[in-house]
Amino acid sequence: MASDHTRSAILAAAERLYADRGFGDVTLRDIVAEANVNLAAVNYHFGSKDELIAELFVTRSIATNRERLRELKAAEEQGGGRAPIEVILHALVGPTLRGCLGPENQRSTAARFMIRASIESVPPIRRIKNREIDHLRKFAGAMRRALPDRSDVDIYWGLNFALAMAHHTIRESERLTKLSDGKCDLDDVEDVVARVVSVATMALTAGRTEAKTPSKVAAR
Amino acid sequence: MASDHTRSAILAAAERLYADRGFGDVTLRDIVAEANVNLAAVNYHFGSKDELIAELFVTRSIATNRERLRELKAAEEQGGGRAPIEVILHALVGPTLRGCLGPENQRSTAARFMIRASIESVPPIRRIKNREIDHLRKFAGAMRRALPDRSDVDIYWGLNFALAMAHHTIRESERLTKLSDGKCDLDDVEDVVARVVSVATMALTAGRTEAKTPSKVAAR
DNA sequence: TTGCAATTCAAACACTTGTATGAAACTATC
DNA sequence: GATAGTTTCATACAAGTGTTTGAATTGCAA
Repeated sequence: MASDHTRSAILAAAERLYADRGFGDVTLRDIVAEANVNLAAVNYHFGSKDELIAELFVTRSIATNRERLRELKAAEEQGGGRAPIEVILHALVGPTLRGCLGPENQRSTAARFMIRASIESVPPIRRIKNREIDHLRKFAGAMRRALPDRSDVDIYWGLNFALAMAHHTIRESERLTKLSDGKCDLDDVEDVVARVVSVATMALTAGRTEAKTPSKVAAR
Repeated sequence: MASDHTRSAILAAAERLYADRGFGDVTLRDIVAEANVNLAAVNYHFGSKDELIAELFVTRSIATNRERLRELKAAEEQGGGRAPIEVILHALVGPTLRGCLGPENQRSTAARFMIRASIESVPPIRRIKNREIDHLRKFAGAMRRALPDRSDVDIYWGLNFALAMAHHTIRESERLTKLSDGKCDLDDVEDVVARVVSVATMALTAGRTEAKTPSKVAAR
């Protein structure tokens, strides 16, 4: 096992650099310089650069996913196997938003790293994200239980839109601040969560959507 | 002026390759091979690789933006300077969705290129996207005119969520198809547009959203 | 201490990348 | 058909990349 010191120094330095400057222009040499270790240490301890990035990302994302499931499970148990849709959605988007937004100066390295990861989408990270489907299925299941009258299609679209609003808000938080002249306060995380949950809930519960329309129709 | 043939051969080849394989692993040498031109031609005609990418992206995105504004303007003129919010949102997300979704086998190179651009986000493209704010302001203005009672904050959040749903659906269309076992039909573009517009409209018109949370305040 | 494995290190390796050069091949004008 | 301006081409350049190597060093157990 040995000291392990080098290993974690690399992880910390890499996360910091990626968070600050993005994956695009951080080289192994930058990382080992920041960590004060030898260049070969990365390959010795992690095998390759991609595996280092992957380890950083999985560590953070399993933490988020665990938190999500914890909230979901607690809610369903309390409701006797069926939780209100708002609470489910809250469990879905809350941990992610809470982990990535908030006052910039007190944003953790981990948070800033995850923002980068959601913006730049480098190969090793994409590979991991693709395995996230099973995790989402659990939420789809809970949502189905909460809204037994709703069609599967509507459930999936609602799930998709909830994630859309959360992730896009994270990715484009800077632009939204600029566009709104600071009127949209992204530091008030709980307000953001509430907005996303509210809209997603409406999307899922609004009167039967009869979606159809080639050349355009009338009502909805 | 000259033949111009080389120039457009490069543009076409680059767009095709980027669409198929992403920005990550397409080199200048790949492009010139595909276009059957000399390596130096890219720098001769475009100055640099980044400028080539930028030209590809601006060409496509000003086309989309023009279409958006065309729809918006038509709607506002018809309504005497004030268009229904659904129509505004339709003008905002319709062209983008229509340009990027649809049956995969008949998806244009341009569409596939724009999907890549929305997924990978390479520096020259990011730079251009940052200048899109002025364009969005026009939509914010139209939305404000359509919903004069609504606060600016709500308008901006609604705009943000509309774009979120459209872009995220494009970016993650593959995953949504897989997650829903094909039940969500992303080839029916008009249905997707209708769904996005519907939810965004609800977000913008629903009774005063009192976004609030656990130990947080009441009013808004 | 001795021995052996785990770790660190400097150096080099093997490639790929975008870009620059300068001569050659065109093209059109007079 | 000579000239001037464009455009093409083969080639070289310079820099940066992740990875490998093999020897030195360290840490620990017998």
